[in-house]
Amino acid sequence: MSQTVDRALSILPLLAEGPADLGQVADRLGVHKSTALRLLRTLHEHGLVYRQSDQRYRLGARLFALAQQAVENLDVREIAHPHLVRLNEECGHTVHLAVYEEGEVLYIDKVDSRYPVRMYSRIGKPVAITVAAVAKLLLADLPEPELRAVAEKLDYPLYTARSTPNAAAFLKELAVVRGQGWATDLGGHEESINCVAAPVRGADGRVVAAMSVSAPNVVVTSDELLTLLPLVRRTADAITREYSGNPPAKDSA
Amino acid sequence: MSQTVDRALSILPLLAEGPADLGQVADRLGVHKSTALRLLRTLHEHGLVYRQSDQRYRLGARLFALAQQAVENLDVREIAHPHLVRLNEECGHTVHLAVYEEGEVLYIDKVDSRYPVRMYSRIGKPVAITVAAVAKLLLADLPEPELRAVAEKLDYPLYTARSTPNAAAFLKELAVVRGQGWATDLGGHEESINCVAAPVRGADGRVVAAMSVSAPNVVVTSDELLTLLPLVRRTADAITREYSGNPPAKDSA
DNA sequence: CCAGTCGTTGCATTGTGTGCAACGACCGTT
DNA sequence: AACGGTCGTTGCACACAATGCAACGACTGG
Repeated sequence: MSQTVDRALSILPLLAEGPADLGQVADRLGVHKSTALRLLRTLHEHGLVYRQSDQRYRLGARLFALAQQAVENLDVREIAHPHLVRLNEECGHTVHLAVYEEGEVLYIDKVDSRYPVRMYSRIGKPVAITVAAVAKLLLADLPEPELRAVAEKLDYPLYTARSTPNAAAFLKELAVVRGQGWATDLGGHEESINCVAAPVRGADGRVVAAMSVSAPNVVVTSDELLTLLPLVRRTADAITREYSGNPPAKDSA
Repeated sequence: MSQTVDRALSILPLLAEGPADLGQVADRLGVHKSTALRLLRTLHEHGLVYRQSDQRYRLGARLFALAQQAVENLDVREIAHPHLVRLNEECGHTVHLAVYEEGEVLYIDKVDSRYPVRMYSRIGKPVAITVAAVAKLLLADLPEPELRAVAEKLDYPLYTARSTPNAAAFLKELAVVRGQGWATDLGGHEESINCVAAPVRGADGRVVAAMSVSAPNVVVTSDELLTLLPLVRRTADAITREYSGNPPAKDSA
């Protein structure tokens, strides 16, 4: 809509691929060097890009601060956090909280396993949307047409032999998940890691977030992990109750 | 430099404070609603803002992905990571890696303590720059004039009785740190938490990052923590050697 | 010492962002 | 059910701000 802003913002994903100098940026934007310079300067003033010692540009520190503040403003997360901690204390495994947003599912909170073996994940990291238990719950709640559109645009990478292979299989799985109100990922992302997940709902019954417990095979078998399902669902329900129950004062200011 | 982009980017920190509707954004930018709308639309197209169900705007998911990719592109981090993990295995405490960037110090990697008591920190969270051990190391290496400028622009919040109270005390502390080549934070940020830190240097000898080990009093006393100093320094030196030693192929493409 | 590259600046042009005003949807009120 | 109010949205004419150009200066390698 706004050409100038559009160009400026296009620089960010470009730099996300790695540092680039002025000429490269100008070329890839298809604009004159002087134009690229001014855009980069503006981005720089806002701390979104950083000029490293060899004069090339990189993404800047402010991005972290913004992402940080963004995640802290999610009220679901705030309410859920103590519950996640308690669940972690009770079962010892890694606990995740995730939300859906415009075609992506992302972790917004995490409490690490107390076992030495940990799975790799990071808050803000996009979730393997076709296999993760939390993603299934979040997508299963989408309105039918949107779901269909999303499901067909997705890639279905075969992380393991048990990964969801295609849109048809995915939609079928989502139907099951929708019916039972919980989801699993049994080795669909990493061969040796299993997850069980349950949804958090808003006052209107729509799924606003999903939480999961993940553990590697070497710690507990998938069957053992499934025995935690009632506990996970109870925790998710507790969050749901608190989240939809007493809506906090809208705007204190 | 570019008014339009400047305005658009000003929306981000504004939304970081919390969700806002079109009118609020327009007011705080001092522009007409229609202008704000177009800017928000452009930001939206790039995924930097998200329109939640009540039509208000929030920071968007793409920010996470960008921050994520930004941190992954830092080669110091990549090289340092296995060393941090090993150090954590050896001492059991929380290990941090931080860099300095234009007046800010921020954590770019972290390995959690294996003890149940953990300190709160998060990758990307801005560091308490006047007290953190890693911040002292990073600032101590700045050129004198820049250091002076930064030190005087800083706030010196009194987190605890042992926090650095003002610029003079800070500069004095930095001189000590510069001389000894390592730094501590003994209860300067949180009363019960101590840290020891050592610098990672580039091929030219300049400090490019700093790493620290942090532990609460209830686990080890500050004296006990100081006995880890040689180990921390050895680890930092190992990273330095690898980082400055064999420079990896600049551009594979 | 010179040729080549890269970042930077001032300037004239026009394209692009801007504010305005009018519209339509939605909500709570009487 | 009709009304006033608020809020997001759109089309348009104008003016300003973003653009590309060309020239300059710093730096590098031959």
